[in-house]
Amino acid sequence: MVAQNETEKNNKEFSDDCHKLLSSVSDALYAIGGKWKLMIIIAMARGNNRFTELQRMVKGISARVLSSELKELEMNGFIVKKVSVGYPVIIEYQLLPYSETLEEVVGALSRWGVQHLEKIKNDMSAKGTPKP
Amino acid sequence: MVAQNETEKNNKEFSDDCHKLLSSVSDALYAIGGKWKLMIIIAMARGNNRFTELQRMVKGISARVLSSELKELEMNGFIVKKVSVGYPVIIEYQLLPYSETLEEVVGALSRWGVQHLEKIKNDMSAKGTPKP
DNA sequence: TTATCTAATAACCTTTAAGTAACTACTAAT
DNA sequence: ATTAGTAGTTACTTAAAGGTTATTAGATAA
Repeated sequence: MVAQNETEKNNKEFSDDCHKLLSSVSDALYAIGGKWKLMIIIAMARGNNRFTELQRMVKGISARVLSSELKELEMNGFIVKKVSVGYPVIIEYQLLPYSETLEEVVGALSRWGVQHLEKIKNDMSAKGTPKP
Repeated sequence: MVAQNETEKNNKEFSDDCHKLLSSVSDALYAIGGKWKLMIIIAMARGNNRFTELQRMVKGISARVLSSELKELEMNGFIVKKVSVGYPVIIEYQLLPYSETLEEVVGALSRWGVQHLEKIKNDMSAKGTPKP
């Protein structure tokens, strides 16, 4: 009975742990999930601060989507829009310090992406090479 | 002129770098992006191996979506489906070693998720407290 | 016997994400 | 005067993701 109770207690703790992990990952995905947000932040961290630069760097994004993603990123405190009222009017987006907190996530994702591409290549050449 | 060329060269290298980073992150998001894939892998890593267990643990997922995500995860080499033909028939999904390569990504995302929730709470209490 | 559990699948529907194309308004160059 | 670039917005459309309900088929419990 004691052993059984211990087991149940451990199971419960284990599943509480799991719930916590799941909800924190889900929170993260809610804020930075989707196809474009991280990509835009990456491009901005590499010095692309203007609308057209971003559109050129982030391949496949349309003006409409870029515009709405920039708005969301601004609302969530990752970037600011700066309008220099001089002449000509220059509109720049700038990363706020908060976006630096994403470095670890971006690093992990890009390392995994590189290794995943390698794996896929290997899988394909293994399958694509018929035995002699 | 030399200085100008140097600058251009540096810019080009910088933007090549950026393209590499963007494409590796995009590869990663293609494989493990979306609302559910990481969540299912997390739940399985914590000992949830059966369909109904997963449905209970991963809150909000429907049977239809769970079923199709499991198929995709199997196709991409993250999990296997094991059918024990005995009695009663028990169907279990198991993580393959490849899914362990995601540990760093999951860790980074969950840490970021935790700190992001904290930040949102702080932001809200700062706004929600009118000055006396 | 009726109801419930497991592990799905199919048909159908809604929501969200994203793409396309056209347009504005201003500047700058040809 | 025309063309092109910048920074978008609006309206329309399509594609992808996800939800709901019903059904299967065997087992188990009340």
